[in-house]
Amino acid sequence: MTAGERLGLDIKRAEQALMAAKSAALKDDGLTVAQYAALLALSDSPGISGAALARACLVTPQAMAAVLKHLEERGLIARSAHPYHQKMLETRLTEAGTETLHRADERAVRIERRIADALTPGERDTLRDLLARCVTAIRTD
Amino acid sequence: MTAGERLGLDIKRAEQALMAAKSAALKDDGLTVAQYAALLALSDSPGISGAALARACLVTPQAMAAVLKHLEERGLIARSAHPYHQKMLETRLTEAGTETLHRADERAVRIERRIADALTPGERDTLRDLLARCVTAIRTD
DNA sequence: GAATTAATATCAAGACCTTGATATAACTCA
DNA sequence: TGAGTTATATCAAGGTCTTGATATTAATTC
Repeated sequence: MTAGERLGLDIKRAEQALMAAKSAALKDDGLTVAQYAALLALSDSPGISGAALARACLVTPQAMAAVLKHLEERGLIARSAHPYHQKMLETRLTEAGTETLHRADERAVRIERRIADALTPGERDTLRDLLARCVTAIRTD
Repeated sequence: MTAGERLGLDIKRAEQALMAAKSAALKDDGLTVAQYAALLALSDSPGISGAALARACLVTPQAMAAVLKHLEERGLIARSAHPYHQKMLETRLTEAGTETLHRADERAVRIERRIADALTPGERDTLRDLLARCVTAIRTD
């Protein structure tokens, strides 16, 4: 199988370009891509647990714990014990976190906008469909 | 911009599925995806420098240096001074490295095969084209 | 020939991700 | 009620990647 036939390389290249662009865009706000993703998920689900947040961001709970530690140190999130589940920690955006997220999201959306504008609506649907079928194929043993 | 409109998430999801599958496939050979990628590039360009290898794998020279350190410790590659350029280190696969790469590549190709088989030839071309246009759009400031 | 520029290698610090292991709390069900 | 399962949080180790900084060598330019 030649390198040219391996679609994995094309997927990886696209993802790397995306990460590089987002990293650069978020740097001014002092956020990493992982931190931005966590803040974005938190704004959608206030009070979510660390484990659930990890699932939403497709990483392990341990990886998310490290991200949350940094965000808490910077005062962008606040964690408090769940009223009933003593083991659970509820996480919420602080005011500073909400503001930082809005600023960061503006920059991040510009990149998504560039992608969306480069494709027609039909092409966007096609790309999404093809990628979804790739994921299914990859996960099929 | 809603989450559903952001194609970046679809690209990221596909890349994550790919990395997870490849990591699992390579684990039996004791290789990480980064190590496999380095060995594969080395088999294409014997004697290449660390910096050039880093460019081929789309990572920084420092990241590649760490990967090469591990591969050298395991005896899968050998590094030697370039005859003219004293600063350069030529890197080559050892016999063990070649064997390990062949075993690993067999497993990795199975995943690429699954992706290719899930799409028609026309769809593969379409996907590659759409991803390439995304990369161009992402990099356009 | 001398100074500048480019390329290579490497040290260091910071962030993220993984797997593996552990402890505790909550839920389930027999 | 009590045992087993599930969910959560967290510690630890290994690997990768980044940026920033430094030293040395090669190539270029004047």
